[in-house]
Amino acid sequence: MSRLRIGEVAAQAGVTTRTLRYYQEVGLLSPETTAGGTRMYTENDVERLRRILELREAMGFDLDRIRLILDTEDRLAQMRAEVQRGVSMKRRREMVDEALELNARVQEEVQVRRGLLDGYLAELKAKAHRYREILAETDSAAKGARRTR
Amino acid sequence: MSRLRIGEVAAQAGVTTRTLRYYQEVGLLSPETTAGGTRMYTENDVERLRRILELREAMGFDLDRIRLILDTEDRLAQMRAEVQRGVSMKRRREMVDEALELNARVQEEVQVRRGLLDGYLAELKAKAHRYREILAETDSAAKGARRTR
DNA sequence: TTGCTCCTCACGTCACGTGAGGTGGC
DNA sequence: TTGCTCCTCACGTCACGTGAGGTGGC
Repeated sequence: MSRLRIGEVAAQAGVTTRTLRYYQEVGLLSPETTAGGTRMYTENDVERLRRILELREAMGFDLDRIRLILDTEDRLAQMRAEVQRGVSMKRRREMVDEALELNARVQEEVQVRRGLLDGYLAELKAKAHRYREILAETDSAAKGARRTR
Repeated sequence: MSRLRIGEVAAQAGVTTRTLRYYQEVGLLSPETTAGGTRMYTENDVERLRRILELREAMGFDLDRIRLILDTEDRLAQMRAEVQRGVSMKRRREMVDEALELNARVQEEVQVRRGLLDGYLAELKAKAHRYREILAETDSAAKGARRTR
């Protein structure tokens, strides 16, 4: 029930109001507006934003890709809501299959990214190790061979 | 000794020639050029490009951030080459300390990214699990309670 | 000469950043 | 009325994409 204004949502999410307006412009978010034109965000809007930013920050997807992922899940959720009123079993299987396939593809991409990240982390640690060796050398050279604590 | 032309480097690295020219324009790469104006990339250039792309793809850093990281390490490498001809111990310690500090900050950011990625992966797996449950329901509903294989 | 790759403009695009100038509810 | 937040243009920026039109070595 509690609706938030754009500034509150932006501050909470750590983005600017410009970003929220842009996401609306490209159809990623659809907040309602008051008579005066002020955007009002529901909890659903805020949760959708959280997922958009997760995809953007963790995976670096572009907004078209994010829209595809969210839309696929939205259609599935809508189907589940309508499941009572005759959605054919065949159609239902198709949609879930589609969602599962997209999910599997994205999981693979996440794994690739994890691999890249772990590779880079290993490089960083190797480099830090070498730096500490240089420091040790520098110390012993400065103090002479004896009397190192 | 074997120098590569821009097209060969781009194909090998999986980027366009435009990207390589742009990196030169902003000072991230400095290939030599032949009399005719053709860019020639040494193994060092190619290795530097690999590191640029690693930072970009794994971490999503912008080019200014990437330049800062590469420059810090370049200065350190240059210092090591000059270490014979009187670089003071104090200056040496300062530079290595600086490199170690930057390294530690970047390591922290990598860990944050790993956390984001793992969180998203967990979400994906939970979602896939739910999808498979829906499929199982759909199957048993389609076939009736008995005679499921 | 014909192909292929190279070159330099230079405008286009995506995802916003950043004012300018103005309106609306406590 | 004063503040604060909201609004809509609209131009700027970063990291390239994408032709246009032309040159250079096997």
